[in-house]
Amino acid sequence: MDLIEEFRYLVLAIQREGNKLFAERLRPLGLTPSQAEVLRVMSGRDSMTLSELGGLLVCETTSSPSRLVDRLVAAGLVLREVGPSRRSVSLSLTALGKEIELEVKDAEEQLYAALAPLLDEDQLASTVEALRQVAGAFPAGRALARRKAT
Amino acid sequence: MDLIEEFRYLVLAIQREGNKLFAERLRPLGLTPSQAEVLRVMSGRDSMTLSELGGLLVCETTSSPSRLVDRLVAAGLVLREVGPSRRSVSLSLTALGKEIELEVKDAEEQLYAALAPLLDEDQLASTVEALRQVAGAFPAGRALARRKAT
DNA sequence: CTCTATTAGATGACGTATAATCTGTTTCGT
DNA sequence: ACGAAACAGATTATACGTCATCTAATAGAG
Repeated sequence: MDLIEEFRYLVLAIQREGNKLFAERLRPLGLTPSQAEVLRVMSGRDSMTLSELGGLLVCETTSSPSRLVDRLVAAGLVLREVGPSRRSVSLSLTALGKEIELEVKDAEEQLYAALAPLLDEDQLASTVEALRQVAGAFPAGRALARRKAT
Repeated sequence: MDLIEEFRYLVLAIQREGNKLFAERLRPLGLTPSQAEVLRVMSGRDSMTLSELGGLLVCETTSSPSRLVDRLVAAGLVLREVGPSRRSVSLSLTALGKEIELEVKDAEEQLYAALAPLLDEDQLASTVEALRQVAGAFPAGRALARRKAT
């Protein structure tokens, strides 16, 4: 098996298993990992449009994340209002949304605490560096860079 | 942003974008990346049960991949027969399935050729080593190890 | 041999991912 | 001001992934 083929499958395996671990920790909150990403991205910003949000998400990279947001609105975590220009939408976290976001942050930290022992610091640093190089070639990677910038 | 948090999102971004690239190349074949993985795993084995197949897949880690296989059967790429013990299923590639598998292999190689320039050899080797360590802690990673063994 | 526990696989339900198409708004060239 | 193109978002359709539950078959304990 080719090294780069193995790379691809390792990335897939780690993504899946990490997601599963995270989903378990989120279950008590009634949230999925994608929904959690939305809350985390929205925290600390007072309002944004659907396409701004889309530009910062790594999950759901196509078009606008309408449906993802729909469920958060239905759950009372996000407020959706017509924006200044009537064709755009203004999204913000509700009070409940802000509370839950803190618990999401907590669940994330638990996940990271579970993953951290698997790599020593040097390995992690050089691996992240390499992955950044790969991701930088693609839109989703740039979404991540945008997120770090703000 | 934490290094390990960035690690998680990089893995997600790379998985998504790699999948998208692969999906584009598979579209002319009428296959999805998951279906392609099934064909690749089945090639070179004359027959296997659903749960054996499940144990070698990195996508679809839960239960048995009945539905994934359903579509391949419907497309005439996989033959599904009742196995020796009537409750088990024997799966094998049809002649058409074997042909298409070759084209899948080709599409994969094109994908790898597109990804290869993004990392130099040393980086790739040490990154794969690190990812192996992480994946080894989980079932999906072990599926991969099983696959390399055979 | 019988009954129970395990097992292989199928199925229903839910929420993503993704592409494609549609609708209504704004913007801009003329 | 008018009409076309660009744009924000919604919607439809298909195929995953995941969990939970169901059915039927086999293996084992007694």
